[in-house]
Amino acid sequence: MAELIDQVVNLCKRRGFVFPSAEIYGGFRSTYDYGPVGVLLLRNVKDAWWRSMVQLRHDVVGLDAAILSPPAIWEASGHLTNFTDPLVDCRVCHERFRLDQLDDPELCPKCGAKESFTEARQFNLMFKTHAGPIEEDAAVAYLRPETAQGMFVNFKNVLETSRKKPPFGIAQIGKSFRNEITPGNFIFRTREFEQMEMEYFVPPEEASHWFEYWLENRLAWYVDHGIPDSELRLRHHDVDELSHYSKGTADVEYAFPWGWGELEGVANRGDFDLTQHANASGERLEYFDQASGERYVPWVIEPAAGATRTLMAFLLSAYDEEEVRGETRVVLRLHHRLAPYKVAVLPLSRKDELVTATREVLGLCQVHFMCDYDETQSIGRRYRRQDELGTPYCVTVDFDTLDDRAVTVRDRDTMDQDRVSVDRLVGYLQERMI
RNA sequence: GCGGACGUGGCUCAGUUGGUAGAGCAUCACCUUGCCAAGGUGAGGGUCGCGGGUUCGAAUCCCGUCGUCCGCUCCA
Repeated sequence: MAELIDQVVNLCKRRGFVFPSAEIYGGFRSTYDYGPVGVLLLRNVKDAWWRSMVQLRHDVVGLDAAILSPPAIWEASGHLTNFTDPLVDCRVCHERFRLDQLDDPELCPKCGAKESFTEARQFNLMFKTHAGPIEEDAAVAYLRPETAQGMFVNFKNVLETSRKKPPFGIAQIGKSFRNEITPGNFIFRTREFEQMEMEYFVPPEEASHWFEYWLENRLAWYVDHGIPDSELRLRHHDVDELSHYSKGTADVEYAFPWGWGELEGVANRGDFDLTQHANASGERLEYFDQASGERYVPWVIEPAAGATRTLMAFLLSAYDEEEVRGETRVVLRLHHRLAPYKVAVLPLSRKDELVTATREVLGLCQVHFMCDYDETQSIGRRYRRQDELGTPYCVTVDFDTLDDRAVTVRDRDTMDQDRVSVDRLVGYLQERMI
């Protein structure tokens, strides 16, 4: 298990979770494609987040904003100035530094060399492009580096149409793009990635309360979906590492094989964003409280998670190997809500009458669950294949089924087998996968 | 981007001092098997990341390029 990361990357490729993008052309750095089971897993991660963040709440509504956006948004948000770092490299020790963080711009803090730096180069973290057929300045557009601004820009629209009042939130799942200087660690840091963000608008005096609330709430979410406490921790940012918009930030971190890494950041953004956009656009982005007669700019508590790196954490945490009868069994102990397939429906052998009966059982299950069907090779081998994908239940149709209309349900984790009537099958499975 | 290591069939790897590619596993077909990776027979799949050079001849040497990993920076 020392090479856990290699095992998981290997499994991803071998079983169709994640492929390197553009592989037949030699690959394209920092981009990955999600294969037949990867797309299901990713979708389930996002659905599980949406379920806890929107469906099971009364105070959060959803949004899906555009990825292409005009410079005005990023001027107001501060990203155009703050997402640009002047970087220099030391010619002697080959370390790289941010020029704006150096005490002495001539002296290398690592090796002590004088005037060893290369010319400062600007690294803009935002992807710039042109909207329209002609590349002229008027048509400059940016790919969003975070989904959050979509919520701020739509604050007024949502407030007016949803009849929500603070404290309330706007949630969004979608792709963001950052020209990271150094992507890496498989899908942990990629230039194109998917975020799950929620902006929670609160009365200013309640901000610290809700900050703590969301921190606990988010930590619990990972635990509820199968990541053990021991692999998670909260880390509060020091004042000097805060983002330009933050009054306070804490991260939910996961124990990746290479060290602790952020899964989700919870930030107190204060009234920074709404104020910036109000000033820049001329719109009033405030809330008027009828009861108290007060008008105020809400503060924002933002839980922002990375969907793709969260997927990776779930995979790492779920990966397990077991000795069964002298053979190694790879099993993904994924929470049933995350598992790509909930149920695999299998004929015990490939006899025509069994295959026919199995297809009927498959039809019953497919209406309710994402199912896999597999009739090749031995039943034991097929169980193991499903274990590698994390499928929680296998339903096997055998010769007795033809007489008693009952099937065998095999549990991934216990490997126990239950005999269940076909008529009760869907209910039986639903009870176990709430 | 800089420094270091690396790049052979889906996966893990072999390929001796340069002579034009192999294994195991996986996959597929047929047979067999009947509840935890059984067995048999057969099949598909690699211009050795890509491009160029040296050579009579390169997976093996040189250059470039793309990609991967580690470090610097990043923070979902």
